[in-house]
Amino acid sequence: MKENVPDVIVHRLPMYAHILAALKNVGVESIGSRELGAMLRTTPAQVRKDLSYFGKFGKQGMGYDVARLSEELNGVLGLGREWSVALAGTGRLGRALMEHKGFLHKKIKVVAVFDNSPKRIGKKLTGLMIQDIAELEQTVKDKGIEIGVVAVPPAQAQQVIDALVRSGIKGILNYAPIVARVPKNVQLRQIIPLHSLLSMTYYLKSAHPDNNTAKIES
Amino acid sequence: MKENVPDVIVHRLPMYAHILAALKNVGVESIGSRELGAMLRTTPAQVRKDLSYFGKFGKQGMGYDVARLSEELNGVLGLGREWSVALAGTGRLGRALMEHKGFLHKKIKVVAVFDNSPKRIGKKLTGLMIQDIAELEQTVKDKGIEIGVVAVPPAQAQQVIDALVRSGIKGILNYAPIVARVPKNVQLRQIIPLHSLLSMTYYLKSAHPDNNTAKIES
DNA sequence: GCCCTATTGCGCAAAATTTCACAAACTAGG
DNA sequence: CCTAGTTTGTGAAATTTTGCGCAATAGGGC
Repeated sequence: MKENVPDVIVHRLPMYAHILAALKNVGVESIGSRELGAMLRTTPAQVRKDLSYFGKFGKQGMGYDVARLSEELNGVLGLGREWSVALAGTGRLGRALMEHKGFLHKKIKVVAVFDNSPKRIGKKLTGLMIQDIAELEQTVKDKGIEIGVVAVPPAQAQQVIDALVRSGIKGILNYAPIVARVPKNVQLRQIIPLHSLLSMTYYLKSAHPDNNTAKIES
Repeated sequence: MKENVPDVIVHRLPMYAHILAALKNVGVESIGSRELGAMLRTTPAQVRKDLSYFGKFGKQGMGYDVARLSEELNGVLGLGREWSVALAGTGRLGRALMEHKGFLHKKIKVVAVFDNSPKRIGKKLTGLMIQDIAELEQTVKDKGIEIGVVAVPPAQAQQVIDALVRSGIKGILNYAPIVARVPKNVQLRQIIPLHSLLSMTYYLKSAHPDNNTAKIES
């Protein structure tokens, strides 16, 4: 509904959509901002404020219709249509991604995979023929692929990203631990688990040993 | 050296440390907040403010000594000592993690791996014997392991996380796309690449050639 | 030793984000 | 139809985070 939705909110949307899809699957029909907030470890106020950027989905006294809200959010996230993806790199990581269910989504289809190793080119990976990475630029253009996933070694990552950019890609999900350069009009997301680990050790370093009563908070 | 460092800043630290290590490796001796900011896609002011939380590392007129700052940040991040890690799940994802260089770090060692599949238990993975996941709790306690990495299917993830928590783990890196429950005194980090993709499609859906900003995240 | 230039560290202002709190709106029950 | 009991959507306040601007200070040239 509103324009200029803050980035923080956009980054929270997939979580909302995710939870709502799960609730829908288990047959929950309606949910309030309080319960939704509890599931997402946030406050009811934030849930309502976040959702209000995109419309008025709730009913006073009743909460939100799960199926409806799930649909709406999918729409907001661009899942009203399919997105085609190119994967660069079919090493351990690339293969794990292709075969990992959590990575896939009905609306997000990997339609081409590339590698530079002669050992792998020509082989098949989950039904797709692995192409020479030299063909990446042309194939992405020809097929109108909009998203690139980079799972190549760090040393080659920027080069592959440059090729994707030249081919007119709109978004890149990069698993290589480098600070990639892309033009302003290309969306970039970095996946660097090591950074998550290090932000943990920061806190663990100085955490005083609580009496570790292994209690689950509610 | 201030207390109560905001979380946002802690989450940016690994990026600083990462870049500085890279600069040190290629022999750069000194760097200014402007250049460092440019590399990290942020402003000189933010670089200086961020670093100032932990001490006065720069010299007016000269910038920062790369080797010194790199060391200091490593210390801040808790890399002054080793951390031992337990991996749960040795499917595609778990094996990819173990064999993926980017995931490893001199100071972060995986010392035990677990799975529930009889096919895998007893086999070796990068030199470690895969143990029955039933032994997880005891082994983590015995070895004093502080960090757990969860790479099991979503349906089993919470259960494994509960076991880790009972064993007194301090931090969990979770790859399963669920909203995990942990006590407040356990650090939790979620790695859900699909969410990064969906926050991309949000912007791509309505992409004006101009209104997008590249985002860096970890 | 002193001046000139560059760049930090930091107080303060601005902007962004979260939280509060309440009128409006909806259902259920009689 | 009316009342009681909820819960939303949203201005406004509070808090957090970012950015500005400049005094302070380090090094180099002379």
